[in-house]
Amino acid sequence: MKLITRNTDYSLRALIYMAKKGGIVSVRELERALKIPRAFLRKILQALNKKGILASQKGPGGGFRLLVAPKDLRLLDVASIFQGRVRLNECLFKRKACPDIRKCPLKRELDNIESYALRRLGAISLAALLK
Amino acid sequence: MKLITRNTDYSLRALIYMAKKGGIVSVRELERALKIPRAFLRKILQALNKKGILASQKGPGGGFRLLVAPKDLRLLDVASIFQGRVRLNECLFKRKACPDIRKCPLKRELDNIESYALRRLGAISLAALLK
DNA sequence: GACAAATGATACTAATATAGTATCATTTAT
DNA sequence: ATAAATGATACTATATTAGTATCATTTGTC
Ligand code: FES
Ligand code: FES
Repeated sequence: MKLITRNTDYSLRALIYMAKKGGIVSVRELERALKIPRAFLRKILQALNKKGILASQKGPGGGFRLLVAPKDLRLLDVASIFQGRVRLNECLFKRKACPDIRKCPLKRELDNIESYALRRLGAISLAALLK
Repeated sequence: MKLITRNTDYSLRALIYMAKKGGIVSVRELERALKIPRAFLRKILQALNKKGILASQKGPGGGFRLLVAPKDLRLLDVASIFQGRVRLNECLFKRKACPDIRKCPLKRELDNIESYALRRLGAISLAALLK
């Protein structure tokens, strides 16, 4: 039961590195600095690129560059990319077993926990991780 | 990212059924009532038995019986059986990458979410699920 | 005692999700 | 021209979760 997966984890480390350094950073450099497998990192950064969080530059001297301001990038934004819609439960309505969904105390509780988690993940920005 | 797994889910349904009905209930009966695969249910109930939540009775007319009072059984107790220690993050201290664990805002935040989740899971009892 | 109905124990398989690799195409600075 | 970078995408590996199968043991009933 992990709140954030490795994709998200690696993304954050790369983003932190890029935010601190500024400008264009190649995957090769990130691999050296962060000790993250290059091919995997590439896939991850390409995803961030598609989502508009990074911009890319091909060719020698190329790489990726942070497009958004660190204070505007939320942990939830990153997690959502790799972990789809971040849900902690889908409960049992597909499979009934619960007399009345609206009154179900289990669902209510799990929903509550989920929304708390989402609120917190949505509140922490990349800027906050930079110290 | 699921807060509770199927093991836990099925356990709860079985426990609710047993609490409502009282007395000894066979897996066969539970299978019919809850539409959960029998072999799987058996494995689950045997685990609950080992943990002292249920008692078992062999032979014809046998089955399982709830040993603990519904108000004393927490959702967290059940989840813990199948999901090991319920942790939402182990963060990155194994893999460093973080300058100072004690000050890390990411770890602090994830820990916070986790402890909230555990507190809530620990607060809801089987009795509360019975309506 | 024979038998059938139940659980105990445990090994095995299947499905899914996560993690990671490999390859070829395209762009671009020199 | 070449090499260094990303783009796209298919593939493999590992771990976790879900579920099945089988044989042994206990026990109520006739
Ligand atoms: S158990 Fe999920 S809606 Fe009730
Ligand atoms: S990132 Fe986990 S301790 Fe800092």
